[in-house]
Amino acid sequence: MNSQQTIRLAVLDTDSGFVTVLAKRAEAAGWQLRQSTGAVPPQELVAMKLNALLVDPAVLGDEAWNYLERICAELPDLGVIVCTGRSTVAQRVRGLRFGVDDWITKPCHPEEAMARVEAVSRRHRRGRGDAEDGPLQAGELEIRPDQFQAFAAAESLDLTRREFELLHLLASSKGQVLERETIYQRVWGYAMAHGDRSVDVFIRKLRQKLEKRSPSWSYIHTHFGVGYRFDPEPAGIVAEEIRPAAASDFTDRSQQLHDEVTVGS
Amino acid sequence: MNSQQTIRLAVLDTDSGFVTVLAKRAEAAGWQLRQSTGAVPPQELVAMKLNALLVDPAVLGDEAWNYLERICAELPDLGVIVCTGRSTVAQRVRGLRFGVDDWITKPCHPEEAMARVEAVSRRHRRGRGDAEDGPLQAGELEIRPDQFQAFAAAESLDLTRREFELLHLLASSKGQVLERETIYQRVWGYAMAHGDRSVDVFIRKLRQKLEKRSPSWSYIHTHFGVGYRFDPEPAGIVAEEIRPAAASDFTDRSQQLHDEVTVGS
DNA sequence: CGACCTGTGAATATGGTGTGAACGCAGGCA
DNA sequence: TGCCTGCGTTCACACCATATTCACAGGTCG
Repeated sequence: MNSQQTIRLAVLDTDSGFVTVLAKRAEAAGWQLRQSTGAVPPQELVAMKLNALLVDPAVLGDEAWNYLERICAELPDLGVIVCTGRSTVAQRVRGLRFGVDDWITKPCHPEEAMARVEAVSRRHRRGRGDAEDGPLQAGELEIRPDQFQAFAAAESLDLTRREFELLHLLASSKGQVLERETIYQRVWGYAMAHGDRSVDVFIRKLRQKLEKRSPSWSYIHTHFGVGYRFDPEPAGIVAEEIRPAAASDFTDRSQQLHDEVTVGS
Repeated sequence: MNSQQTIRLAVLDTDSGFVTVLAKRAEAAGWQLRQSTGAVPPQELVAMKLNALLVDPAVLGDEAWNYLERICAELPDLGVIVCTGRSTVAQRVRGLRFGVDDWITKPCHPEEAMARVEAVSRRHRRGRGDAEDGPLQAGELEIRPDQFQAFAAAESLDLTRREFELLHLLASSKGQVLERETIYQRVWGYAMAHGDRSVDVFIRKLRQKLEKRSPSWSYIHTHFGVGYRFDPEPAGIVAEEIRPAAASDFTDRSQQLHDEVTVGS
């Protein structure tokens, strides 16, 4: 199994003895380790592409609870392990409830701390990973994760990285409606701010590029009030199949076209 | 989001005091709980569709390590929490390394045990794409939460999000009468204002769309002065059974239909 | 029969989505 | 260094799907 994959861990702690011992062992195990002795803004944590965060709330001061809760809410894919001296059952329960993944009590053996980090990362990885990326085929498209590109008729769509990752995500859940929040979470790596339209904008760019290289297919379908669904469909078919010869039907043509693409959610 | 989904947990322990306390709290929290005082074959665990397994290795005897390792290897989607009296660091590390998700030391507060089970389940669930609940089948209908849609004879009903959620709620309490206030509360997320007719209007829209795609069934029944009940019934039965061949009977057809559907409170 | 509840269609309000363009940031290049 | 370019983000506006409200007709109950 892939449990031996390297782990990227950040440690927020001032207990230099504990940290240096941990660092030594982590290095021996081939982990990537970052250290800090104070709160790190969520954005930076994102940039580090961490698997897990090991934090002693003592270094966070008064804002400890707020900070932890914020991290857990904004970075649901980050494993959070609290490692603290004394704590009450109520505190631990509260933390675990709002998103902390494990809560270790000091003094603790560094080996156990590492094992718990590993357990959290494993559990965490099992979910999103698994879908090892081979090339995907869909309609006229070929999506090649090894190139970060998609092709139609051997021509590249010239996708940017974000565009590619969005397309890749959608295509690997073919037929399933993905909510905007989910999409944002998985592609951008952190929680979507209320009112953010980035997903919509990228969907539009994707549609443009898809249309340009593969005009006779429609790939991305809008589910009003929900999100988007990837499902390659040859164009043209729609008018025949969804609107089967209703003589009395003189509704506006553009309306029909929209129906074919926008599916009430 | 849906972190409050019910958790299905199995407990393998002989400490009846601990287990009964836990059971009480679990029930209060709406969890599904199974208990056993000995090893349970992996196959049965699968059949229980568990989120997590809480186990004291003491009940497993000599085979404890083998059993645990086997469970972790064969059911990687099952959260495994060990809860034991005394243990060495080496034991904990070994367990956590080969797949145990958390290791609690007794005596422990049942609330903390539950919080840890919750944390493990949450982490575990996040991966599987939010673990939507499975498709529902009712009459000619198929209700698919992953698509936010219902289908009859492979044709979409074109439900909007609200319509879908209303139908989903009703269908998942099949046979039960739901009061308007309850419905509103669950679908809209807040309390219904006095005199609000939204539920009625949406029921009508649902009935229309159901009728359109599945005319020979009636699904939603009115309970006067109370609310609505979802119960798929083949139509036509009524005409034959309730109104058996009365030649003189020319009462309005819609009236008959309503009779069949409206049940006095 | 009268009070109240529900069904129904239409009008209106709300809010989600498509779209073009402007902005800001970073990396490449002269 | 300063310009240029590509990319991601944000904004404003138009358009339309959906949600809510309203008025009235019909049905139900005591």
